[in-house]
Amino acid sequence: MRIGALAEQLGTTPHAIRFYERRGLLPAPARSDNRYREYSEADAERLRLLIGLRQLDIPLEQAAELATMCAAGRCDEVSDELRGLLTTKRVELARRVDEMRFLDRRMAHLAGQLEAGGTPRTLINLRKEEEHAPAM
Amino acid sequence: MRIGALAEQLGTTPHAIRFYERRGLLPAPARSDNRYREYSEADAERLRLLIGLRQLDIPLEQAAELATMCAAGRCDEVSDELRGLLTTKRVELARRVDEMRFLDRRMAHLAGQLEAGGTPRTLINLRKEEEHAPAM
DNA sequence: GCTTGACATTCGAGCGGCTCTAACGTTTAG
DNA sequence: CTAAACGTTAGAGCCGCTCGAATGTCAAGC
Repeated sequence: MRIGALAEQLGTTPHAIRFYERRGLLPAPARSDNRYREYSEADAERLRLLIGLRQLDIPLEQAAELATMCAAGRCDEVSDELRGLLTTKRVELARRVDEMRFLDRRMAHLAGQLEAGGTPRTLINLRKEEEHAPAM
Repeated sequence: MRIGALAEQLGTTPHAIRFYERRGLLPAPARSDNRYREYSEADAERLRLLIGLRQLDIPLEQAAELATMCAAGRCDEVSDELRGLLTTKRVELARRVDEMRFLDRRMAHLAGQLEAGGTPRTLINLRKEEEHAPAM
């Protein structure tokens, strides 16, 4: 699998993936004769984990460390510090989900105001130029 | 109310608040004789809105624009572009909340492995039958 | 063959949004 | 009166991408 396909599958960009590689978060993948990167399913798996950890706002370096140990089956060697980090981040995540629920209510209110006082009868066209196919 | 108290109330930092002010997102607040910033409830309200919009990942500049119009009661003058932005961001938010739920399962699994002292089970074998949209 | 277009490569610069430091002034509790 | 806790400024630094330029590779169509 090449970088573009991988990026799309994981909802990121080729640039970002190369950036992870440069930073040493991702092992250098195999290359085909044309020097294109060729990603294995294992590579994809690691990147998937990394992205998950990043979504918890775990810094790149520590995400890499965590991913590496666990992939090597050496979870028992993960430092207490890192364990703690994961735990606090998970707690934070839960809090954030709650916050977002609240936020959405406020934004719904705001959006309501916009619609009410807004464009007379011509309702806002939601997908105007933006055409994001979530395929869900 | 001074900057520290405001920051704490809104879960941010004095630095960030001053940064917003420098960038023109926040009007320069009143100053007391000692040149300390004194925030009114209106100031706090605006900042609260701004922070909400930022949590939707709406760029600073556009968040400011939106906040300004709405505060001035000129919601009807908000551009369609901005309306659309708010809407797409709200949709994105909903998606993200779902993603986070899924993410949390994966991270719970990972955390479980860590706690188990490294029982080498395969990473992230969580099925992604995580597709019901629970009410927010 | 040639051309066009989508995809890949490298390197490096640029950017958004904070975050922190330094050097300093003010307020308040003991 | 002193020490801490808070405030002020200007500016540098940082993280995590993001983008651009110059170039290479490959498939499809004329």
